[in-house]
Amino acid sequence: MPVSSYDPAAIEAKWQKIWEESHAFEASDDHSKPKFYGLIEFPYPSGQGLHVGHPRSNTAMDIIARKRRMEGYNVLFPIGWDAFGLPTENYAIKNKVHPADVTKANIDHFRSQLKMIGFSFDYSREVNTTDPNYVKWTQWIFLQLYKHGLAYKAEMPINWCPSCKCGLANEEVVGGVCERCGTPVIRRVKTQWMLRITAYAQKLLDGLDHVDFIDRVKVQQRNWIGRSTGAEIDFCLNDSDEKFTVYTTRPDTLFGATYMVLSPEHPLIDRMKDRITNYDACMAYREEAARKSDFERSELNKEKTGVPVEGLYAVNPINGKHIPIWLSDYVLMSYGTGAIMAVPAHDTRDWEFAKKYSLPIIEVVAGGDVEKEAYTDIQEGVLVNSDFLNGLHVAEAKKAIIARLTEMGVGHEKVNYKLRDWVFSRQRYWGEPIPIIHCDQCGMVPVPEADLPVVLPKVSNYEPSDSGESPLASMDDWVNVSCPCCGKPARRETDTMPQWAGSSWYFLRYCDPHNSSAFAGKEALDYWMPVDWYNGGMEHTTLHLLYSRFWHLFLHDIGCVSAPEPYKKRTSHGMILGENGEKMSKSRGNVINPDDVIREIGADAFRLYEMFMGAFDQAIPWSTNGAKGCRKFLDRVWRLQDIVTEEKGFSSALNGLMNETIKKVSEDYEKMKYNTAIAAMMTLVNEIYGRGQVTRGELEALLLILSPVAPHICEEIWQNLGHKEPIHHQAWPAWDEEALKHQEVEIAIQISGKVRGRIMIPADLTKDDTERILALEDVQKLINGRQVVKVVFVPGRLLNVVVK
RNA sequence: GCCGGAGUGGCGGAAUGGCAGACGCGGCGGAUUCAAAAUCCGUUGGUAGCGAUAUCUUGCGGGUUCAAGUCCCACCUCCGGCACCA
Repeated sequence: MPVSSYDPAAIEAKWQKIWEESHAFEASDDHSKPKFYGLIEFPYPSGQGLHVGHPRSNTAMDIIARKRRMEGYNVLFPIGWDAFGLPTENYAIKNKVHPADVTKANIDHFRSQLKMIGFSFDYSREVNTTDPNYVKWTQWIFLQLYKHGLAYKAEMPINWCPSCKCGLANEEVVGGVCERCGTPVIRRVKTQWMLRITAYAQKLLDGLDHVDFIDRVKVQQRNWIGRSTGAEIDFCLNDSDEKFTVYTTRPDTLFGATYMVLSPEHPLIDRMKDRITNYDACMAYREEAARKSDFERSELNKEKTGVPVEGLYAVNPINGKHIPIWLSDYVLMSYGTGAIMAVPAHDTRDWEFAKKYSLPIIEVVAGGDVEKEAYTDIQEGVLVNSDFLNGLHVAEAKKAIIARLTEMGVGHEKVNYKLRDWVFSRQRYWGEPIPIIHCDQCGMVPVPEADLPVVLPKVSNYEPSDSGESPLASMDDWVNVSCPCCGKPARRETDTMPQWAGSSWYFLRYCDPHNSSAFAGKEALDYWMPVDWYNGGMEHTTLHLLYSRFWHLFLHDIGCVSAPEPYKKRTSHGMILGENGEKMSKSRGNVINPDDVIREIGADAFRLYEMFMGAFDQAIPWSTNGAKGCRKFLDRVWRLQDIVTEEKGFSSALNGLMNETIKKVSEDYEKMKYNTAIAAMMTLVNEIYGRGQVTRGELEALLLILSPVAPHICEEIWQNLGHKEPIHHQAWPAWDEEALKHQEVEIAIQISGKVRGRIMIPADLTKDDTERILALEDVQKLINGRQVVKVVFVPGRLLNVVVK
């Protein structure tokens, strides 16, 4: 009698309830078993609910987590909420509710949506970054950073978003506009909390050599850190004891320096005010530059501008030549020393500037035509017009000049990084308060550990002010405290931390989420860390991923965690685009809602489609028909119950394909080639229908390898087959290498490289048997009497006969 | 401009230098049905041919090789990141 039709809604609800009640996927505290820690980026619980992008990453890791459990690992696959953030705060302002209430409602919604997709998360270890028990440890880590001199307050120009009324980190400014709202970012001088991530630039770079991250991620982080090796060289001013330092990556071209450029803000201008005969013009240029936003200043194809500094010359330390000095905003105060030596013959920017202002161009590396363009090749060039460097290659010349400058005491080798310190304060309400107290007498005093967490006060108005002060600043009751040091009246810091704070260490908390005496216990950390496999979005490469590596490296240095790097392996998923191939967004009207998809085809088919739709690491447009096709496949799997026999093992006819499929699926999952793994299972099912029946053993093996992708239906059929134990308690199936060997194989016969026929031959023939195959009647027929020039036999593949 | 990634049927995509187009979607034809949906069977890169078959085909142009989607050189387009970083 045929089984009833496949009803995903009923099956899925049933198994989700069973899993929940049996605590099926909670990590065990038994630390004697081998562990596997799989991680996905914990979601920001937005009001919009789950996006179809979330399940792509989640399902991919869920498959790995489920497979690992079947392989006998103690698996930690946790979930939590990155719940601080502006959208929640803005929603709260607009609707006059407390952000904490909005957050709770959103989390509840997210959790129920995730449960409907059947992810095997360990919900008993949920973390929530806004929970005071969590905030306490975020603040604690901040204080460790502060105590080690890695958190400091500085007055500096920052990126200010006039719409969010908030300062932004460099990493949050994209193309000159606010990453979040798209408003052009302006520069504003403010006192800000900073984290000295630059102190870890080299460690962040070195650590990449020891982790298994996809290359794209490593390359992007390396570029962002931007290490360069060069030299700092001191230039004196004529008739003065004053000097200034430049940074250059091409010290070898020192003889070709024909002018100097200072950044408009360079302090030398102020110091030399009396000697500069056009001081007013210099000041005017400085003001003009300051008015420009970062965006204008870096706009594409911008014509370079500048003014000469009159009355002063720099003296080239290597040959005593006097060199004119210019101001130009193509030199940035924030990188290197804010001053450069310009070598127009061998630097494109200097060349453009020299041409515009008719400055001399001296060739010092032969190989190009410096009248036409700057010659920047560092491989081929040989030094000329450079005294003792003449005849040396660039690399040799660099060494020689640095040695000479060092000897003379006017220069030395120097490494620079593009990475900047991390602007760590935000002038908003819904974030972790920075646990510092300002005392007139004692200065900045950390909140004592016993007083953590510093919790957010209840306020009636979360609205930030245009003055750039946090809403907390107007909360007198909260702000005014007594100094923990001297007891005199003092004031709390009113800035809060950025959203990146909580997400910089959440993976540590998962190891021991209920610990009240430490952010996590040593034993739990030693057992679970590092994260074995972390999948997430490319957009976090230079933000969350870099920040959290920094925090972890620091915690390692102060002895809080054992492993230096937090993540052993990092992979990344592609974006899901709308059906029209454009980015999904409300305004484009092409958003696919996961709830609707599940209602129509079920969670298993939804998961299956998300994994089948294309290469995992590439952007893919959604296809409603494609999703339906996946449902059709599950219908076919379901109906296999109608044609199943009682035979236990594999039938001889299907033995080879069964083993091949188990092998392919097992290996493809590990490589995240989910689409081809699923294709292989579809092929198997097609083959089974072609034969009209399936043995119990074959069906069971299919269910085992399909269950990580489509767990509910596999549990159900597994139970229908009479099993008492759930499928997720079964061992992952092995394959039999012997069964993969065929008796006979079909090979292609090529005549001069073109396929002209196919024949079956014994599979074990080797190159030594070439003559035998050549002699076969079918082959001779194709050769048709022509002269054989060459024969290539590739066992198992083809025979290529080259004829005249 | 620099650094990554990618260009393959109508579409999403397969393919350790070894039979291009697996698998799915869509299309076409048929079965079932009063009819439709669902399901099942067949077929499906282009061109020529009733056909066996021939021929062309992996962004463009060269090259290496018995053999190139895959390797090398040069170029074009798209996506992502960085961008006056000295």
